[in-house]
Amino acid sequence: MVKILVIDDEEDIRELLKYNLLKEGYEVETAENGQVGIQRLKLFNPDLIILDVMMPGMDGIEVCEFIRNSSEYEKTLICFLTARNEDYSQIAGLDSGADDYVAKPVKPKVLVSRINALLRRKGMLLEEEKKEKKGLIINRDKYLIEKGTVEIHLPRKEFELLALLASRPDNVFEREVILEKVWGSDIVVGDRTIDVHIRKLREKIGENYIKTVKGIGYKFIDQ
Amino acid sequence: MVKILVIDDEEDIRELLKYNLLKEGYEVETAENGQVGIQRLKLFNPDLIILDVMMPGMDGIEVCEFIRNSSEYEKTLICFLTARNEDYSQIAGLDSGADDYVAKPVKPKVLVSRINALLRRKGMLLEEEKKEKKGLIINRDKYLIEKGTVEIHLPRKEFELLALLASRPDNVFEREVILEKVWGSDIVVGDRTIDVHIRKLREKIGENYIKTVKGIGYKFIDQ
DNA sequence: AATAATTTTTAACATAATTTTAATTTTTTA
DNA sequence: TAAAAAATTAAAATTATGTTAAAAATTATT
Repeated sequence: MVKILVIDDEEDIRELLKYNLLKEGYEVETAENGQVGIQRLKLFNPDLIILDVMMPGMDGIEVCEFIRNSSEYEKTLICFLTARNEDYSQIAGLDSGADDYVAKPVKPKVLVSRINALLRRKGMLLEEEKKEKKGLIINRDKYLIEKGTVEIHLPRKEFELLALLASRPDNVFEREVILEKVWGSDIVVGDRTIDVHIRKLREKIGENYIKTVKGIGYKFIDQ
Repeated sequence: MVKILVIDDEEDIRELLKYNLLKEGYEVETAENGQVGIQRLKLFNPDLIILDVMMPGMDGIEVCEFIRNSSEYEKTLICFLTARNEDYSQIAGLDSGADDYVAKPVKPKVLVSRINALLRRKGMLLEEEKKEKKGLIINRDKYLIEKGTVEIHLPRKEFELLALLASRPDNVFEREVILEKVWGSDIVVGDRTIDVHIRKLREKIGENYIKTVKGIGYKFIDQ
């Protein structure tokens, strides 16, 4: 779950952003000023901070500097909220620290899509999409194996061997049958050839998918 | 690609800015005075002009006025370089025409981040990113390939081959299928013909679009 | 129709990836 | 615990594709 901390002194804005970000599926915390923001930061450890530049007391720039000077928040992204008529010399100064900024007044849609884009750019959204799937999918169109979100490319013999075994999970395929179906009835190969292919498959897809049935052959176990 | 024209009479400044803007990924042209600047403008058609205010001959203000008075450069952004002690009444006067200004002496980092901010504000960076990152478009009407803003003309066999592969991105097309669909079921061509066409395609559209699936065929990967 | 330009194909060789073998070790089972 | 089956490893053999230049076939131009 991607975590976002919103620091802004205006309650309306905090609530508006929180509502929209929650709806988008993010985990959201808010803080009403810089000091509180830094406290929350330590506990919440967000992936991204949306930070108002102009706040009474400790302003956004100071908060940003604090974050950028502490090594443990190196990867934390910062997105500024700037008033449209903000002093440019200030904005320029920020550039060292901020990853993006959005002009006020914020339109929720704009902000959310900017946040999405920023996270995507920094490779943080992918983890979200990685919904665990244990089983393998043999995708013959793309000629690869999908293991969760990972795509595993296999050379032809390995692919065909796995495709055969996986065509009937739990079913034992005798060595003879494997030879005939994958290599062809006429082609003669040595005794250890299948073993070597099985080894390579196990290396690539994981050790637990193919089980040896000694004296008979192999079977594919769907996890 | 965002295009920036730098107009300044000092060569050092032109080179400094050019170097830093190129590094940032912009396309940069320079001009050493107002007259040349206006010439370059017509050919280069930049998205943004960085314009020194004080120049011998036609000064920045005159250039700006010229640009703002010609409708075809309506969308061209202008960023002034002003001496820190410049007469403010003048600067104020400029405001009608300029989109931003930066005080001399310019720190490259500051300028670049100001330029970035300006372009982002005007919605020019996003569009660029979109264009850059998009894949190829197979335009059958014009019978050419659009790669961003570049149009790539391909001879028939190459075009048809690419069109076939790109019709189902990520999908492997077997050599046999390619032969049948692109060459026709009856025509017989040698073994290396497909490879040669693939080579030419990769040369023209880039090396990363077509992936070999050894033993099977080829697939098109949308970037 | 002749010539030029372009496109397509072939052919020869290089390179890289896949597949197989062979030698050795480990595991299983009777 | 001995025999058989399978695992493992690296290297050899094989095969598919890459690459290049040039020849052949098209297509366009004069």
